[in-house]
Amino acid sequence: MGRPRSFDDEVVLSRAMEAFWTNGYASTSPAQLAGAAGIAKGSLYNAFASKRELFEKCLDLYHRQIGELAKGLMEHPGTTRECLGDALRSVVDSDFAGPRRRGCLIGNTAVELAGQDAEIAQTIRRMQDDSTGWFAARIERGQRDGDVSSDLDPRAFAEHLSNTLAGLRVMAMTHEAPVLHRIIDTALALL
Amino acid sequence: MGRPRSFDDEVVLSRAMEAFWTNGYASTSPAQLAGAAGIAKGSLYNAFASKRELFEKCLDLYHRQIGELAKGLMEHPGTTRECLGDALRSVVDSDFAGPRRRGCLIGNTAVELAGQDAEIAQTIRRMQDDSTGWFAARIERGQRDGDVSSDLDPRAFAEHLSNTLAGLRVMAMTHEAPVLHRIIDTALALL
DNA sequence: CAGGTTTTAGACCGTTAGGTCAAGAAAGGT
DNA sequence: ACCTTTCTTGACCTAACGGTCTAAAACCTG
Repeated sequence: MGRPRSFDDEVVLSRAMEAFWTNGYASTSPAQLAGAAGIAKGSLYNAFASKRELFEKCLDLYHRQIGELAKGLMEHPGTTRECLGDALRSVVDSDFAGPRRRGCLIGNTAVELAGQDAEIAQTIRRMQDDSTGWFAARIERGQRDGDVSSDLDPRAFAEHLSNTLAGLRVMAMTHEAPVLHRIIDTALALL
Repeated sequence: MGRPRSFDDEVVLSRAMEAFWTNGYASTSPAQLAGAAGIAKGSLYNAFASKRELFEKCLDLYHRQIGELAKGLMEHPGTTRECLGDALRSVVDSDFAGPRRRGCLIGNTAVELAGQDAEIAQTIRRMQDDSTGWFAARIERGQRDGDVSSDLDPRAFAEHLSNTLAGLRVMAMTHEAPVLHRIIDTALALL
């Protein structure tokens, strides 16, 4: 009962996410968010309690999306090293696809907000741990396949990969693709 | 001639730098900057044309300071691997020294501003290249000392180290020291 | 189709942003 | 001692911030 929503929440969320991603949390105003979503500010605030809550939902959407992506990438054929290399390369290349560098929403948020907001920090940490988990799972599979030395600590190496990825997405703001590809090769050299 | 400055520019710059570092560019207001520096807003604007110009000078101060630091660290005794490991560990540990995580001003600025501002992006890039240069120089020395395999490409490995460092300072926002130390060990394992 | 309920758009609000300005204070030159 | 110059402070300015509210509109139920 009552007037139905004229917009799809997920679409609004997705557009808002893009805005936050390109401009950062502080530098994205409610007016911009509403504009990007194609609805009025009042409607935005009717659907989401605050800028902050909207942002958290955007973060979550981002996380779900990259989760899907990661799942797919980790199942690609090839050796563990090829698979992980392809995955990192495809993420880096996607950074260069758009007209503006914008890195990773999760990493950017870690930098912008984790230091001032313990709740956000915790959320971000969980998301990062998920990434590490996907890497670790792929490495463990590599060890079962006899693809990766069993001397290697999957957890430690996965952390290294997460760290490398976090670095790449900062470096992508100011470097060109060949440099980043070389970094990927070096980071994977000990596999 | 004229009334003399009641404050030392470098001190004001240094305090402003701390404020920008902990809060980010957008989230640090002129009022906060003046407050942190212990002078009135008017005086701040008399000494520096704009928030933007002040920020650029802060960035430069930061860069000069870490340049000094890096120069010292790269001259520490020990093997190349020990030296680089100690250097990375000491940077990471310094992230945990203060009450609030705040990462690296240069990396944070890359994330916050490089995507929207080509001039800042260039500045940041030059600073990052300097870091890579210091790493490369130390690795080359290691090769001359017979400490590091001559098969290793110093430039490529230095880029890998810069990337690892960029990652570490993002990860430091949400992770504890032991994880980061393990990452350092893994990143250096192929030396 | 009336009544109840929710959504819509945009006017509106108090606060703060980044920045300017005017009045006085502190120096050097003559 | 006075004049010029520069600095200092806090009041002041406009625009934008994050958010609220109201009146009209659109749907569902009975």
